[in-house]
Amino acid sequence: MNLPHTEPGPPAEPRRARGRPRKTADERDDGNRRQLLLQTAARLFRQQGFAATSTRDIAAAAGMQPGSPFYHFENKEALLASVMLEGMQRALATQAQALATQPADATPEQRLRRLVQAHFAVLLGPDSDFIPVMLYEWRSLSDTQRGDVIRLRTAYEATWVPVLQALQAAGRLRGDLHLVRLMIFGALNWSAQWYDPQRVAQGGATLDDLTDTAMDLFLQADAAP
Amino acid sequence: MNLPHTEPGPPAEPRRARGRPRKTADERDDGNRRQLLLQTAARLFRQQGFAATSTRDIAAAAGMQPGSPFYHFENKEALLASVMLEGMQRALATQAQALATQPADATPEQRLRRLVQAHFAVLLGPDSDFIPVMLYEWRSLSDTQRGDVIRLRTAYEATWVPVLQALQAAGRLRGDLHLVRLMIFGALNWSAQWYDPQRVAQGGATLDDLTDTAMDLFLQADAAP
DNA sequence: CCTACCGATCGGTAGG
DNA sequence: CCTACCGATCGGTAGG
Repeated sequence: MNLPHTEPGPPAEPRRARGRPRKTADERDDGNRRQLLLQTAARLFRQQGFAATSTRDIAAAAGMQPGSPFYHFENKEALLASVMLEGMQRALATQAQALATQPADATPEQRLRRLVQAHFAVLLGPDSDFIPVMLYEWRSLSDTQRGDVIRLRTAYEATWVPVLQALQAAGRLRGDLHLVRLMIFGALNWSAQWYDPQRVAQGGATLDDLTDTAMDLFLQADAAP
Repeated sequence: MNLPHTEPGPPAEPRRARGRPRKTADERDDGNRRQLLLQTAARLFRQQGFAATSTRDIAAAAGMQPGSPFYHFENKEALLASVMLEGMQRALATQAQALATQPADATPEQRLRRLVQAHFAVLLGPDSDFIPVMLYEWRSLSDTQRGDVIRLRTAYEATWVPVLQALQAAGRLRGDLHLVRLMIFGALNWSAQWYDPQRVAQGGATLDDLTDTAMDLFLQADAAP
C-alpha cells in the first residue's frame, strides 16, 4: 500500500563496507523522518485543518525542532501537497488491486461493490488520514500543486465511469450519469465526516455495512427473480 | 427568509421628535452593520476557511476598521457560531415553508422531492454561504457553541425521518435507514464542493436537474405502471 | 465604531 | 537536522 515516493534526496550510492557507517543510518533515517512528517501532518491536518495547524505543531508531534520540517519540505504548502499525492497514490493502488483480484467475468454490480469497498477502505480504514485531507483541504493548495493532484484524482474517478455505464445499460442505475457519479462520490466521501471506526467494537456499522447500504441505495432492485 | 436575530443591543426605546436624531440612524445602522459582518464573514469563511480568514479581512471587506468586528461579536469564534446559527435558522424556515405549501395528501415521494429541493436551495441558491460554512467548519467551533448548532441541526434532520420511513415501507427505498439518511445527506451536501451556479447560464445543471437526479438515484422505480 | 496598541504566534531562514 | 532569529500577521483590548 505504501507506494514508493519520489525522493528529493541523493540517489542511493553503493556503500563501502568501511568508514562512515553513520551515513547509512542517516540515509535510512531521512526516509523515515520524511515519512513520519507526512503521517503526522496528515493526522493533524485532518484533525485541525491545514490553516489551523502550525509547522511547529507537526514538528513537535514528530519529535523534531520547529525548523526541521523545512529540511524535508520546501514550505508548508509543499507538505500539504505531498500528503495529498501520497493519499491519491495509495487510493489508486488500492483501487487497482481491488479490480485486479476480481474474476474477468465479474458483473457490473460486483465491480461496483469492489470499487465502493476500496473507496471506504482508503477513506475510513487504518491509516486513513491522507484522503480526507485531500477532500477537505482542497482550497489551501496553490494552483500549481493542485494540477498534480487533479491528474491522479481524474484517473481515480475515470475508473468508475464504465462500471456505472454498464449498470445504467442494465437498468440498475437511473439518472444523468455525470450527476449520478458526483452524488455517489458525495454519499461515500461524506462518511469521512461522521463515521467512527472506534464504534464498530460497540455494535457500530462496519465498512461492509456501509458498502451494503450504498449498494442498496444506489442500485435498482434486480428485476430477474 | 431573514429570520429576526437576537440582538444584543438596547431595546428600541420610544423616540422623541427632537434631539439626537443621529441616535436613530445609529440604531438602525447597528443592525445593518451586524448583518453586513455576518454576510461578509460567511462569504470569506466559505471561500478561504475559518482559520485562514482574519478578522481584519472581514472588517476590510465590510468597510470597517480592524477592531470593529469585536464591537459586534465577542470574539472570532462567536462570529463563526452566529454565521452557523443564522444558516440553520434559514434552513429550517425554508424547510418548513416547503412542507407547509404542500397539499395534505402529498405522497411520500412528493414530500421527499420538496425536502431535497429546499435543501439544494439553501445550500446552492442565492446568498448560500451560511450552510456550507456550517457543514465544513464544524471542527472550528468550541464545544459550548457547538451544542446550539447541533440542536437546530437535529431538528432539521428529524424532519426527513418519517418521509424516509414511509418511502421504505412503500418499497421505494432500500437499505438501513440510519445509514441511508447519512448517505443521502452526503450526496446532497457534497454538491457544495462542485456545483457552480454560474455555469447554469452556459448549459450547466440547474437545481431542479440536481433534484431530479437525486430522486432517480435514491428511489426504486415505481412498481405500479 | 475608530485609533493605537500589545503580546503571542507563525512561516521561514542563516549558518552550522 | 538543531539553534537562534526575523519580519509579518493575528486576535483582541483600552479608551474614547
